[in-house]
Amino acid sequence: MKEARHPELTDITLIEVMGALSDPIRLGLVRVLADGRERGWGELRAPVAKSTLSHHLRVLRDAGITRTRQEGTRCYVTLRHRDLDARFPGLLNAILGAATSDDVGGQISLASA
Amino acid sequence: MKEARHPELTDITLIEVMGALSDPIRLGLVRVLADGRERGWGELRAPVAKSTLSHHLRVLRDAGITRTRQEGTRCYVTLRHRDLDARFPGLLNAILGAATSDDVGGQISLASA
DNA sequence: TTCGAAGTTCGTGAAACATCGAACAAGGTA
DNA sequence: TACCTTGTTCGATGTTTCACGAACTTCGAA
Repeated sequence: MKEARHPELTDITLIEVMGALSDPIRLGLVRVLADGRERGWGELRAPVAKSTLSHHLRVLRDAGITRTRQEGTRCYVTLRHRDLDARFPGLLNAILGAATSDDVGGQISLASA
Repeated sequence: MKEARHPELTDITLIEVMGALSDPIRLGLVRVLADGRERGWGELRAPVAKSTLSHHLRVLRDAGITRTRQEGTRCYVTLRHRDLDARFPGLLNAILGAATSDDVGGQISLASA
């Protein structure tokens, strides 16, 4: 496992963010992370194969939406809420609000830890 | 030219809106329409073929983002700003703000009428 | 050192998408 | 009627995306 690349604040593009958030699974993941708490990779429950989940988390990471921290063989994911707000004020909250009202990605959850 | 289908307010989905707005050309078109004024199809200038522009306008229309009115052989396009606000409060403005600050779709313009 | 767990990467296939030019349909105009 | 303008649709092409299982890499535990 190589350490993942995270774009700088200034390298975050609107198009990439919009593209990343136009998928129900990814939007669901973001909703789960919306409380600001760091979550373990394995805690995330989505109705897709492990490799597919890895793919989606990569798209989010590459878009600058999440940050992945590695600790041993485990990964922990957080939402880059502050960064996104700095880059695109109000955008994330508007999207989260819309996603919540529509329950987009409601199938994504956390392990009943 | 058959009359275009426009989704009802309740049929507008966040995923479709996000998908439609994750393309620079479409986002540029929306920016051009953001002042609320109706624009003629032929007024819209984008660096793509006519058929491609037609395609993009269709995606926007199908997503419920724009409305196309037909008059004889011409079409006129407006942004469904009010509808979108009703459906997803604050979303369109947040996206428009972000798009403007990044000049996304800056290559789209209006004919120097 | 051997094993298992955690994620990533690879190879693949199916579907979606952006793009173009050509053909088309419908309405206006000569 | 014949022609032009306007915009849509069609068919083809190349790219991207999503999805899966299998193989791989790393690290920690036994």
